[in-house]
Order: sequence, then structure tokens, then C-alpha cells
Amino acid sequence: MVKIGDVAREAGVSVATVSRALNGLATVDAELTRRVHEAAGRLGYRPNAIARGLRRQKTDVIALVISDIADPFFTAIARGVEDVAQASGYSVLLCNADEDPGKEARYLEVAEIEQVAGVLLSPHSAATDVSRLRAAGVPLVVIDRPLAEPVDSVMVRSVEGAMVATSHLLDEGWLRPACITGPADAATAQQRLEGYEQALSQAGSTTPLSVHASFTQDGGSSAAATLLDADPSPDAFFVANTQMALGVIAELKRRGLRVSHDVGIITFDDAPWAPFLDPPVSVVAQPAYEIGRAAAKLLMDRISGEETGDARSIVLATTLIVRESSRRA
Amino acid sequence: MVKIGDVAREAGVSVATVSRALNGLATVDAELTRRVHEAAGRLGYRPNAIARGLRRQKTDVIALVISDIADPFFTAIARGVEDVAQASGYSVLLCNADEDPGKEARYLEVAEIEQVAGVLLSPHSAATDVSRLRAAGVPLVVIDRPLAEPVDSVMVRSVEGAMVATSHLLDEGWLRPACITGPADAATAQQRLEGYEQALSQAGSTTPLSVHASFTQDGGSSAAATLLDADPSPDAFFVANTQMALGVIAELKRRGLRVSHDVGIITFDDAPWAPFLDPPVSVVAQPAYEIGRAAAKLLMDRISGEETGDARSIVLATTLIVRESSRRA
DNA sequence: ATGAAAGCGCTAACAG
DNA sequence: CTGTTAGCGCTTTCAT
Repeated sequence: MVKIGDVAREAGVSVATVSRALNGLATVDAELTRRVHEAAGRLGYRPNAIARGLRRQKTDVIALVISDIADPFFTAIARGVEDVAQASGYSVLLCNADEDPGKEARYLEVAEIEQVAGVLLSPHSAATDVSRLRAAGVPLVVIDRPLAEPVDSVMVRSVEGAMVATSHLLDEGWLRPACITGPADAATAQQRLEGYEQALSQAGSTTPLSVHASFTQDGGSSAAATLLDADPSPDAFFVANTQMALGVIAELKRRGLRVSHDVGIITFDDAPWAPFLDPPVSVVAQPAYEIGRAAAKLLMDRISGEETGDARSIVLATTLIVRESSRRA
Repeated sequence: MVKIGDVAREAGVSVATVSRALNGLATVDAELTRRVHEAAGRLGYRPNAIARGLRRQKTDVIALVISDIADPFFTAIARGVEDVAQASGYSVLLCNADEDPGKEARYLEVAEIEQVAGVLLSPHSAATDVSRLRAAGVPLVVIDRPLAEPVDSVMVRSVEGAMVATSHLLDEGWLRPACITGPADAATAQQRLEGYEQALSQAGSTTPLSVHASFTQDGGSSAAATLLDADPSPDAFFVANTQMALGVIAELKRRGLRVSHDVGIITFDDAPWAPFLDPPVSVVAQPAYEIGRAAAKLLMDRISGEETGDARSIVLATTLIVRESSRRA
């Protein structure tokens, strides 16, 4: 490994000068700067990020803790984050909490001991503990799901989106829409259920009918099965994410129920495949990539110290995209 | 920040003893070990990974450089990697090269300067330069795509899988199957094309008809458009990945062509949504999660020094899953 | 504008 | 078995 001392010798200057020149500290003579860069190039020198991190008490990596890497919503966020992080010279430590509070806690600890410059987090629930991070003064931006305490955040109008989706089902003439949502302790699961319930009560229609399940395809399947076995059973579903929606559709298929003829479906989040299912599925879309970008920008502002004020909150809107699955054929 | 010295004082021992006790170095008196752990707990001490990394000249993170985070194939790999890495106490720095050699090179450099313990890489092409990593003695395992030099790797029988897929199309009675594959410089794109061509020449059938495009939905769409406008045009498609397949299907729909009636389709890789499209799409599936696990295990063996021999190579099989899109209705 | 030297927090010789 | 201490490679005072 070639280190800064080697470059210094090669360039005939001190290590301090090499450090300054390489970090663009302006206070270095142009000629020396040239010699340093030349020497560094000749030697193939790469500054050791660990050593620098120790000295600076902070690294050039930010942590992104997402809830589920298999969910296109989160990978889209990841792309947004990555794009702005990279533009600012930061690497992204992508952590998949997998909707598991234990894993989430472990990753938050990793972020702490790895001295990341900041963390982006979609907290499993409002109870997620970020006290150590905050005590350590690590900039934090929360994504998609709220936290109890005030903190920078990028959210979408989740409750509103859920209301819109449910109302749309009602408008289409479905009589007993049910809600299939995520784990009871997950914030987004609660919000989507809440929006559903509000829409129902506003319409003064049927009693709510909902079930919690894991945010996965299997979760969607078993939730649908439970609901379909109930009496009376629902004739439409508002589903909390696309992975669950796939499961619901699978269960319907299994039972020979035809979407849009026998039962209506609409789901939270769009997915690349949604327009191509049989029938195409209606969704409430979230601007995932933009969420990622916005959150990363907020974080960069904190890291750079450009922003020091109170918690800022960005709230993005959802978009209802009606395809066929929610229509009554 | 509470540091090792604070714990030492609190426990009434030296920093060396704290370090040894916390790292489970056995050579510490049980009573002292207890006191150290107690003190550490009381103080909420977390060892600084950066400082440790500098001293040990190596961190507890491995880098996983994948080609496209939007591709379910790679996210499944990521899950496999993460699961074994975590079990061994490693964090994963997940890097999305985005099929861009420039980004890939940058991430490889990040891996180097961040002193990661090892790297898992799905190289964009055989020309991907890993010389610096190797010179630095960083353990490397290559995934999914071969490298020119000998190195630990986990591959699938890609060419064979492509042959099986193409032969299946021929067996179903399609007369002019075309191949839609990835960028010309991407190794997997080449392999899939190669298998396609071999199947065709073996069958002594029509001249090959293929086009390279980006591994995305848009890539699939435009490739399909090009092919469909050709004369004579193909009556079936072997598509190199699921994202492209979605694009092909979109283009077909746009033109009013019905899959399995007017044209057949089969794609490399399975996807959760594949069974639910209209019609369900046939695939050649890869054991993505297993690939991730196997690769991570290989890497762990190298990192631990348990394995020091020549490059090992694991080759996994693909599975033909016939649904409806490839059938001739 | 440049250099010498002091650390960042930890681990691992080395001494005892 | 435990403590003292020398670094890991870098940045950043502090002198000059």
C-alpha cells in the first residue's frame, strides 16, 4: 500500500503539503500542487478512507436503512438516494432491515460505530429508537414513515392516498371493500388502514373489514384467504403494497375469482409490472425516486452544516392511476 | 463519545484488558471480564469501528457490487449475501453499478479505499479491471458473470439455459425465434446470445435474428420494435432478463399482437409477477438467493483465511419453467 | 506557504 | 494474566 509519506518523498514535499494539495486547500503553491498530483498519479496513490475517517471523526459514507429490499418502492428510493449521494461524493451503505425491528436496531448500531456521516431511515414503527444516533449528533432524515420525535423527514400523504383509493373503489360500485395492510406495528400499515377507515366512514357505508399481514406476497395471499372465508366476504380489496397485491391476486386465481368481474383491487405503490397483469392493476402511486432524492438532499444539507434549523418536513403527493382491476366490469 | 479509556477507568483496568475482554480473547480473568462488560454496559460503550479498522488494517464490511438494483435477480442475490454476511458479523456495502463501467470502476475504488474485508462483484464485462483490488490482496468473488483472470466465482449455466429456452421455443413450433439480449459488452448478454445461436444452429433452423439493447424495460421495448419492423420479422422472442421482457410485452400490446397466439415469449430469470401476467410468462429461472449465499460463503472462507488454494468455481443449474407465453395457442 | 508533530481510538507487541 | 506503549495513515494545529 502506498501512503501519503511515499507521495511526499516522491514529490519532495512534506506530508502536510501532500494532504493539503490533494484536498484542494488552495493555500498550496500551484507548482507544488502540480508536483504532488503528478507524484500521486505515478505511484497510484489512494488516500486511506479509514485513516482519514479516524482523524476527521467522520466518514464519507451515509447509511440508508430501508424496510425491504425486495420491494420496488424501496429500490427506487435507493436509486434516488444514491444519485444525489454520489454527486456529493458520498457512498451509500445500504441496509435491509427486512421489516424486522431487531435487524433495524442492529443496522442503526452499525451506522453509529461505522461513524457514518448521516443516516436515512424508513423506521419500522414510530417506536424505532434513534436516541443514540441523535446523542452522537449524527444527521438523520426519516423516510416514508414518521417517528415520534421531531426530525427531518420526507413523507407522502399516505392516509390521503389510502382514502382516495378506497373512495375510488366505492365510486366504482364495489359494496364491501376490505383493507389488506401490513404488520400492525408498522407505521405505513397503520396509515393505510386509517385512510381506508376514514373513507368508509365518510361514505357512511359498510363496516370496515381489514386484516394485518406481513408486507409480502405470502402475507397478501393469506390475508386474502382469511377475508374471503369470512362471512360476509368482501367484494373488493385495497392492498397496502404491490408485493401483497401479487399474493392477493394469486389467491383469487386459486379460487377462480375474476378480478374486476367478481372482485375489485387497488394497491398502494405502482410497479413496473402493474400495467401488464390480467387485468392491469389500478394503483395509488408514490414518487419513490423523488422521495429518495429529496431525503438525500435534506441529509446533505445537514451534513454540510448548511442547514442547522429545526426539523424540516417534505410531504409529497400520491397519484391515483386507474387501470382496470378496480373497475367493475 | 465514550471510548475505551473511559471503560477502562470505570472498570478499574487497563485499556488493553478492556480490548481483550470485549474481543473475547480468553486470556482475561473471568472476574475482570465481567467487570469490563458491566462497565461498558453502564457507559453505553460502542467500539469505534473506524479506529479498529485503521489498526487492524481491515474493516468488518464487505462490498457487494451489483449490476442493477432494479432487477429482482440482483436484489435476491443481495438478500442471500446479506444473510450469510450478517451471520458472520459483516455489514454489506451495497453498490449499484447500474450497468455502467464507469460507476463500477468508481465503486471498486471505494471498496479499496474503504478497506473492505472483501468484495463480491458481478462484473459488467470480462474487461472489468480488478487489478488494484488483487494487488491489495482484497479477497474477491465474482458472481453471475466471468472475468478474464482466474478468481473465485459463482456462475450459472447461462449458455446452457439460453439453449434450453430457445430449443423450447422451437419445440413449441415457433418458426423464427429472435433473441433480445443486453448490451454487447455485457458478459451475460453475450452468453445468452451464444446459447440462443447454438440452439438454432443445432436445430439447423432459421438464421439467427438478434438485437442488443440495454437491460431495461425501455431496452426491451425498442429492441422488440426493431425486430418487429424487420422483414422477415420473428414470431417468438427469447429475452435476456425480466425487465426487458416487460418492455417486449408492452411493445407487443401496443401493436395489438397477442402473446402465445401471434408470438411466443420466454425470458431468462424468474420474477414474482411472471405467473400473473396475461398470459403467464415462461422462464429459465436462476437460483438467485442461492447464488448470493454461495458467493458470500466463498468470500467468508477467503477472509477467514480458511481457504487459501486456487480459485474455486461454483456453477449452478438453471430451471426451465414453462407457463403459457411460450406455448403456441 | 510550508513543515514538524500531535493526535483520532483502537489493537497488539512487548514487558512484567 | 495484565499493563504500558507504539503505532495504523491521515489531517490539522502550531510554528516558522
